[in-house]
Amino acid sequence: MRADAQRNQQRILDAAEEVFTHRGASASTEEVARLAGVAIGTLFRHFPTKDDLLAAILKRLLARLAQEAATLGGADGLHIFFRRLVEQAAAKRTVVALADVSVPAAVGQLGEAVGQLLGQAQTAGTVRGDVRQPEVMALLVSLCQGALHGGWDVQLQERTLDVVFAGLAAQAPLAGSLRRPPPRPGAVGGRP
Amino acid sequence: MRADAQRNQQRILDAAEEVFTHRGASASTEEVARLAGVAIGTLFRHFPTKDDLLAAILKRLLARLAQEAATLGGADGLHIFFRRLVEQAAAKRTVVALADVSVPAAVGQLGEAVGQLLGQAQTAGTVRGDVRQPEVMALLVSLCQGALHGGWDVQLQERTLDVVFAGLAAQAPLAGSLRRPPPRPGAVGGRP
Amino acid sequence: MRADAQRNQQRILDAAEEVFTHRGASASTEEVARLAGVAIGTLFRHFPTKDDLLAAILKRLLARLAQEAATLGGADGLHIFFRRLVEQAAAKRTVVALADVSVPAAVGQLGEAVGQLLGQAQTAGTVRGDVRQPEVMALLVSLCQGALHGGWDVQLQERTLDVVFAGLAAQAPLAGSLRRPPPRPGAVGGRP
Amino acid sequence: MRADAQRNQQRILDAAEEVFTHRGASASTEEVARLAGVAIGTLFRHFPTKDDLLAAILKRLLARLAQEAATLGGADGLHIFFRRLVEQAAAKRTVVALADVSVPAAVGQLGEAVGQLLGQAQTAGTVRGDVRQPEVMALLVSLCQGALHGGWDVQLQERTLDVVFAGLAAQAPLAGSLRRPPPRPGAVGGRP
DNA sequence: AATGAATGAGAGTTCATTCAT
DNA sequence: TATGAATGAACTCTCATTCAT
Repeated sequence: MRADAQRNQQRILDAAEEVFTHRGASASTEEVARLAGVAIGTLFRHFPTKDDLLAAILKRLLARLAQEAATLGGADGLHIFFRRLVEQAAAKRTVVALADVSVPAAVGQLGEAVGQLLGQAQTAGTVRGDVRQPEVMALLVSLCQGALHGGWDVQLQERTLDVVFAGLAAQAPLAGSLRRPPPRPGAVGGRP
Repeated sequence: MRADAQRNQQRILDAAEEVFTHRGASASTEEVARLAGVAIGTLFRHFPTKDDLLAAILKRLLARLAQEAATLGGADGLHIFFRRLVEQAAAKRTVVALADVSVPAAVGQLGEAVGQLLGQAQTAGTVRGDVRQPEVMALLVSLCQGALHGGWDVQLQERTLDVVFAGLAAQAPLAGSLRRPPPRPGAVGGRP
Repeated sequence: MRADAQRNQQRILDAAEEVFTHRGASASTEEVARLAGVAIGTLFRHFPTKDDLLAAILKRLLARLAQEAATLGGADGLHIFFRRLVEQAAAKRTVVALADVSVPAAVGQLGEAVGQLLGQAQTAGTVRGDVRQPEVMALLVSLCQGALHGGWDVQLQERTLDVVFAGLAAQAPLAGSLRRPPPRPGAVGGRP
Repeated sequence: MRADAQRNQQRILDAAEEVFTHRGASASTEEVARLAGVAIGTLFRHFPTKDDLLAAILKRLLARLAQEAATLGGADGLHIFFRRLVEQAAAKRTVVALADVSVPAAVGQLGEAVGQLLGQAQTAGTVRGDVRQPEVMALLVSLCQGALHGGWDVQLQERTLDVVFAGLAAQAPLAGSLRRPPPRPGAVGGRP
């Protein structure tokens, strides 16, 4: 019966992703069970808590993303990954709505993959050397959230990504002059 | 008794901001009433629906931000505004969590204020001329969302903002080469 | 200020009749106050309880009916009164929905008027002599209730009244043969 | 567990009939649940809406009556049925109070059964031939309503029924002379 | 192991009634 | 006396979770 159980687990996860993606995290567990074709009791046997279910689905999603990131590489891998994620953000409302249900391990996994991409981009010269992984992750998450809540059209998405990419690529060292109580900057990121 | 009513209205709004900020939009109306020190009926007399309350609080917040933006200006007004907002993002979970309750008018107001700041920054040369207001708003919202959900520390926040600021300031024209199916890396952000 | 008070009382009663007639007895007092153009406090000053208001409106209505009955008379007065009442039953949902809020005095008043009509009809020979007032009232109330809840059309109303009128007029003495566990009657109300 | 569910369903219906019969349709769902000995959630699992519950109980009641009618017959079946119904009217406030929740199918069922009884009575000669089913139903409903709201004693009930029975049996053709605009109106029940 | 009926706290909302102004 | 804001119990309904079958 191990096979049955495993299959159910998968069906539940798939159903949960579908439901929470479209109806948001406040959708009912019962609807998930219905879509998965299992009884509510079965669902709770596999995931004792709704949060557990949310965490599981988030974890799986992040793992998938990490894996996807791993298949990319080269000078523009990071850029491609960014764009793909942002494009899917709305569809994957989950990533976003469930951010609270932190799953550090899974996030770490994705972080590593992104770190790899970052390294390669820097080696290739498409991203400046003093950018570090945490801020890249921060930007990634931010843009996904923004895309989700903002309902961007393609145009806006491109223009927004362009600004971020430009920031990642700019030759000048990252500004320090602008920080805190604004003194009197000439050009931000100006001098070579 | 008009005075009492007005005072209660304020207390309810304050309480709502407090509660929804900390517990999210799914916090209960009764908790708001309790914190405001009014009976539940009073709350519903002022805001016949929970959504009405959410909309009211969001509207007030956006108006406040727009006003704040209006007091800024000059070369770095936009940057300052960005930083302030992001700093408050966690505290102002509301702006974020309630994006659905759309209050177009209020949003438009903020957009205008940001447009002003953008114009001034461009005139001063701290932001490149081909950046437009929509993407600036998109970045603003994204970073707030990210800051909120990501729990950034000060360091990370600064580094993330720096990247965005650099993107807004970069002299090179916004990339076109990287858009869409990435063909030929080589020139991200232009000069080698 | 006695004049004001009296005028308010009238306006409230009128509004109440209007509202309860159309929305049923479960309509809100506040709506009555709104239609009457007075504050809710004023309404409750005049009628300390919703039931008091319902009783007042019922009493007024019954008095009005009694008065009208008094203007009728002759061989067909009772029949006319019956028909009029039933015709209006739906419109005067009040009489019906509020029957619980018994106002014995007012009912007595109407009862007397109906008794008068009955007497005249019997004298004229349009209603048989052994019919008494209580059953006439019972029939009157029943038909009003039925008309209200049943949503009769004109045709059905006429046919139903016809049966009752025939019963009131039948030459034969009121059956006794049919009462209780049915024995084996030949004709009901048959033999003279 | 299908058995349990079914038993609960029955208990809920029984409790609902009891409660709504005594307290009217505005009685609370929770009281029904309490009397049924189930949790409120169980009640709503079986009847997702209060109206659903009301409809179910009404339907069951009407079905029961139709069935009862079907066991009767002969010359006096209709009369017996009338009397029984009126006797139970007070106990069956439900039939009455819930008329709004219309369950056309169930009503139709009862109508048919009454039609059968009517036919038999006419064949037997205890009811005149030109009476039709709709007015019989109308009288039935009216008398139930009247009995319910009027709180008739046995005597009054008998005398009232006698009048109606006489009307159903009278040899004379149904009046036509009395119909329509009886000369002198005045507006009965209209506000002055 | 799976089922799905039962649970019951809690949510949003209404409304008769009170009371400070 | 009139006003209308405030009150708070009560109501219908939802849903995460438990548990008998």
